[in-house]
Parts: sequence; structure tokens; C-alpha cells
Amino acid sequence: MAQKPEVDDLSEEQATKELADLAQQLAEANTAYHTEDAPRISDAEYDALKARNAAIEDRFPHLKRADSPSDQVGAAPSEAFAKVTHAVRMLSLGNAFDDADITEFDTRIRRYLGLGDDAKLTYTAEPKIDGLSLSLRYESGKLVQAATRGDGAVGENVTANARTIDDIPVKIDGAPDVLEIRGEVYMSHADFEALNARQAERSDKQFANPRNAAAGSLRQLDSSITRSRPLRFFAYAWGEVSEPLADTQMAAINRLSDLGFQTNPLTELCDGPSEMLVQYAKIEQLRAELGYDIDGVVYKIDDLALQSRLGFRSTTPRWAIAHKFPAELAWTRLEAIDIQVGRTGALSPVARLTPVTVGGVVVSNATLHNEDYIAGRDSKGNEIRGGKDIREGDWVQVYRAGDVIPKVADVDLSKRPDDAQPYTFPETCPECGSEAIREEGDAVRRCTGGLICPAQAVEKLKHFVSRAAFDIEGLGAKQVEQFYRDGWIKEPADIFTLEERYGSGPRQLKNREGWGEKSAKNLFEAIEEKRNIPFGRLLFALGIRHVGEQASNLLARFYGNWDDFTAAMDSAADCDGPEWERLLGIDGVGEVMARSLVTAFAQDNERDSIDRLTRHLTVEETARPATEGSPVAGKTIVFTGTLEKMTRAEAKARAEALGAKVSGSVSAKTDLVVAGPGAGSKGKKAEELGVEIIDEDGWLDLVGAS
DNA sequence: GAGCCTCGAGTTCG
DNA sequence: CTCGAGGCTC
Repeated sequence: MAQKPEVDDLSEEQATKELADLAQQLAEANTAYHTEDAPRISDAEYDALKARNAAIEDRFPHLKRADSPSDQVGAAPSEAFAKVTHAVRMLSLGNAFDDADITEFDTRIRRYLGLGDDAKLTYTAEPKIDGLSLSLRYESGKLVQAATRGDGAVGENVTANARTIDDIPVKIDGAPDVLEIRGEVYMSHADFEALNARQAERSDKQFANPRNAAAGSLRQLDSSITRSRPLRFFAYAWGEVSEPLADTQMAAINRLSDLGFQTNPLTELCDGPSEMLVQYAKIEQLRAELGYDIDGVVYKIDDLALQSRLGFRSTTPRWAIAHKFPAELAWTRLEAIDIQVGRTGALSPVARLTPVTVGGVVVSNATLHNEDYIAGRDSKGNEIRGGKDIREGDWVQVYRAGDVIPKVADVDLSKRPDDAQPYTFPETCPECGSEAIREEGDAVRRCTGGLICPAQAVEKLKHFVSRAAFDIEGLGAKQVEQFYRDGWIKEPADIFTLEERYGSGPRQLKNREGWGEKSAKNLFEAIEEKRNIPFGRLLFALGIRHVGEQASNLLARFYGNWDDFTAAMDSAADCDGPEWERLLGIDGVGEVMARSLVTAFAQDNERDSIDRLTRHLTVEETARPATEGSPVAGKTIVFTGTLEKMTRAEAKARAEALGAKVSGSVSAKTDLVVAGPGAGSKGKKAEELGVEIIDEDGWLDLVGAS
């Protein structure tokens, strides 16, 4: 770019041509970034191209293109925002779709807390705003950081943009030293329409819906643009706080309001499921006149002490649930049914649809799940959609499940073309022709081609470089596909010899279309960086069936280092003996997973491929869980008898959080028995074995809770 | 053996 | 985000 003539020296003709080039380059970069989930050019290069474009447009305003990149909203790479690790994870909520789900929610909570049906439980109910969640961190009353949710653990720093939102105070009085406020950024209907009208006047891009407009506005690199967008904010929760805000959810919300935040005026207390449903109906009725989008009602246990007793499941709190409004539906034509082949060989049918707008976005593909779903049955053989099968050419109803994934919900038989044939699911892989087999009791049909099947091979490679696995910058799905097609990368090990083979010499990466000196260098560097890899990531990256991210990390924590692990897999290869038993003894590992693991390491092909790979790697050891300061870390605990101040489930969760293993029966391996009144045989056995026994109060003292 | 809960695998669009 | 299946508990 440095060699390019100064903007002032450009002729109109040159400028026109360069603007066209820039528009194309930037569009490609955007596609590479957004849809291939791997940027092809660096952020700096991207910014430079954009700056050049702006400079030329400035000089020749009349040459500005209708599709000018300077008007593209939300096109800036998100890499431009710094990553922020949330002090307290931002979780999502469990979903409820009907009245029964709400009753079950209440029942589950009562059971977990050990409460009877008659005990009073109070909930809050509030509209669920359809926007984007934001976490605001205040220290000594000053806004120091605003972060998007991201994946819940790590979000993006959008502080400068958040400061421009009127509803977000930059300073608050009388707050705890550390206070993280969580809430929703949204745009009102009126502001959204005004914005779109304004955009139209300037022939700028129209936003599909208020949510997208809010999201696009918040993620502007230039915060003056965010300032010009009418964003609003409702506070409804909190993350880290240096001192408790209140005793109840409702009081906490009122406190947030006192601190100067907008809180939703429709937040109400409910005494149980029936009142919650009344509130739901009320809010649903008000929906159209609220002036902003909501997609349901959120219920939370009001008592914060109970909230903390209930705690969290892996991704959602036990004490809250979102009751969603029914999804928007649309009818369209099913043009064709295509089959995709996944990493494990699973054949998944996809519906190709005549594009139709559903809930503000245009949908042209939808999942059809599996063979049975098309035939109108679920996995247990029960009828779905009244047993109506789905055929190519059918008129179908689609919706976006969870407002995201398009699904085919129904078929209109009266509009079925006369010549429509029942869909026959292929029994051979459409990619490699191998036989596709459906195991007894399985819902999916799988290609048996293994790595012979190009689809499986490439999907496995994509998995290998994915976010939770090797996560190599500049090597995303699209790149992997191309390298595979050209034979540059056939298996994971090839990634680590890529530079050796194509770093220099007659066929060089930097001479390839779409690559340059800089991007090639960046890629090689990114690969270099990943030669050191944590055990858990490596194991996950291998893509062994039934061994996902969680299981991989579990195994990494258990075995600690790679060599011990592979040695254990070898010893357990015949699915027998002490190592096999030890593997099965891991909480969370069952027979199916264990077999899958051991087989992967025992099969020559697969093992050779793994060994070829690890030769290029330094596998980082995983520290066994330290659970610093925990009095029970690594101990095996048994709870017995009646627990009066907590339930079994609670006690177990608590113990496990502290690094203990909770077992059901007393044995020589037991370190501690917590016995309530009525402890029978287990108490006796503990005495016989000389295992330490404490009562419930002793336990609560030990773990520092009362 | 039933009934959770959690995880894995597959999915769409911006 | 959803579905199906694995794993654990009762």
C-alpha cells in the first residue's frame, strides 16, 4: 500500500478503479472473517484498507460506491476489541416453553432444597429483553469496564462504547467498592425505525431488527458512531460484588434502581407457578405496546440465600428460568433435502428452502435432524407432526428454535405436489460411497468409510483446529478445506510440517491465491505457537468419539501427563485388568467412552497418526486439581442418614466444588463419613473401618458454611 | 430400570 | 440451541 500514489494524485479513473478493488478486498476480508471464522488479513491491514478507502471517498465523494465498505455496519473484526475474562461467569438461562415446564421448575427447586409442596417459595417475574447482555464493572463508584457476554467466560471490552449510552452512569454513589452490574442493551421500536429511516436517507444499510441494530451499534470500533445510536440499558443482575446488595432479588433490583440504573417496571413478585403464569399472560398481553422487543419472561427465586444454595448447573443457574414466547412461524417451499457428512460419519439431512423471513432473518437452510424426523417419527417411534413425512417439493412450516436454529415444524399436505415421492434416506455415503450403517437403537446413520471418506477426514481436521482444540489463528475451516483439497494437509501432523514443505521453495504458500508474504508468515507463527499444547486440548482435538471437551479435560486432570496416559491406554487395550478398572473408576467415564478411547489408541492407523502428530508437540502437563485451601480436596466422602440443613444433592455439589469425590458406599478408600440422624449400616461400617465420622454441623464447620 | 443431569455432535446466520 | 445418548443415582 505504501507504493500506492497519494490520494491527491489520483485521477478519477484510477480512483474509481481502486474504490472497486478496495470494496472487493474488504468484502472478501469480511467474508473470510465472519463466515470462515478465520481472518485472511490482519486487523492492521484491514484498517489500512478501510482508511485508504475513506481517504479516496473523501477526495472524490461523487465516486462513492453504493456498496461502499465505509457504510458496512458491524463489519469490523471483533479481534479489534480486547478480550475480557469475567470475574463471575455470565451464564445463560434454562428455557421453558409451556406451563408444565414452569411447574416442573418449581418442583425441581423444592426437591433440591428439600421443601414440601406447601412451603412458600417466592419468585420474581420480569420481561426478558431481546437485546445483548452486558456486564459493567464499577470500582469505587466509577465505571472501569464494560464487557459483552462472549462465550460466558470471556467477552469483549466495549467500555468506550458503553460510556456513550445514556442509561449507563459512568459514576455511581453509595455503591460497594467492587460492583458488576449486568443487564441488557436494547433499542426501542421508535428509535429503531428512526435509525433505519436515517440510514435510508443516506442510502446506508438497513437493520433487520432492533436487536441486530443494537448489536451492530454496540460493536462499533468508533465509539462516536455508538454515541449517535439510541441505545438503552436495563439492569437486572450482578456479577462480582464486594458486599451483598440485598437479601432478595427484588430488593437488589430496587437497589440497582436507587444507584441510578433503569430497571424494568414490570418486575413483580409471584408466590408460585400459578401466579407466575398469570404474570406471564399479563406481560404477553402488554408485549405489543411495550415499545421494545421482549422474547419471554424470566423467573428467579427471590431469596438470595436460596439462590446461592441452589447454585449452578454446568451452564445455567438452578434458581432461574426463561419462559419463552411461542416462536414466529413461516411457510415456505422445501426445494431439496441434502445430506451432510460429519466428523464421526453421521449423515445429517438438511432442508434447502425457498428463502423466507422468520423472526427478522432470512432462512434458506434448516436442519431435518435425522432419518426418523423426516419420516415423521421420533427416536422412540412416536409420531411427530402427526406422523406426516416430509418430501422434497412440500410446503413446510419453519421456525427458529430458541430464535436461532431453523427447524421444519410442519407440512401442509393439501399443498403437496402430486408427484412428490417419500424421501428415501441414502444407505451409502454421498461423499465416498461407503456403506452407511445405522446401529440398532441409534438415531443416526453413519458412513463406514472412516478416513477414506474425504468428508470425514476434512471434518476431523476442522475439529482439530477448532476453538476448543488447537485454535490456530489463520487456519480456520475454509483454509483447512483448501489445504486438504490440494493435498497439503491430510492429517493433523501435516500442519506442523507445513512450513518445512511450503515455507520456501518452488511451491510456496505466500504465492498462493489469497495468501501473501505477511499472512503466510503469520500462519507459520501461529502454528509454531501451538507446538506447546495442553494435554486436554490435544486429547479433545483428536476427535475420539464420545470424548469431548469436558471428558478430555477430566482425563487430563486425572492422568496429568500424556505419556502416563498413553501408557495407561496401552495397558487397558484389552478392556480388562487394573488399568481398565482404573479408567472406568473415573467419575464421568463409563464403558462406552472407555472403549472408544482405548480402541482409538490401540488401532494401528489411528495410533500411528497420533504418534506422528505428538512427535511435533510438547504436551503440557495438567496440574491435578489443587483446590487451594480446601480441607477436603482429593478426599472421598460419603453422606449418610438424614441431612437437615441441606439436601444430598447440595452437599454433594458443595463437596465436589471443593475437590472431593462423593461416593455412595463406605469402603476402605473412604476418608470421611458425614452422618446425620438415622445413619444405619454405613455408619456402622465406617466405625468398623475406623473412618472418620462427623455430623452435619461438623461438616458445615469444616467447609466454612453454616 | 427409571429418571435425572451432563455432555457430545450437529446445526444456522450474522 | 436442540436432540440423543452416556453416566450416575435412587
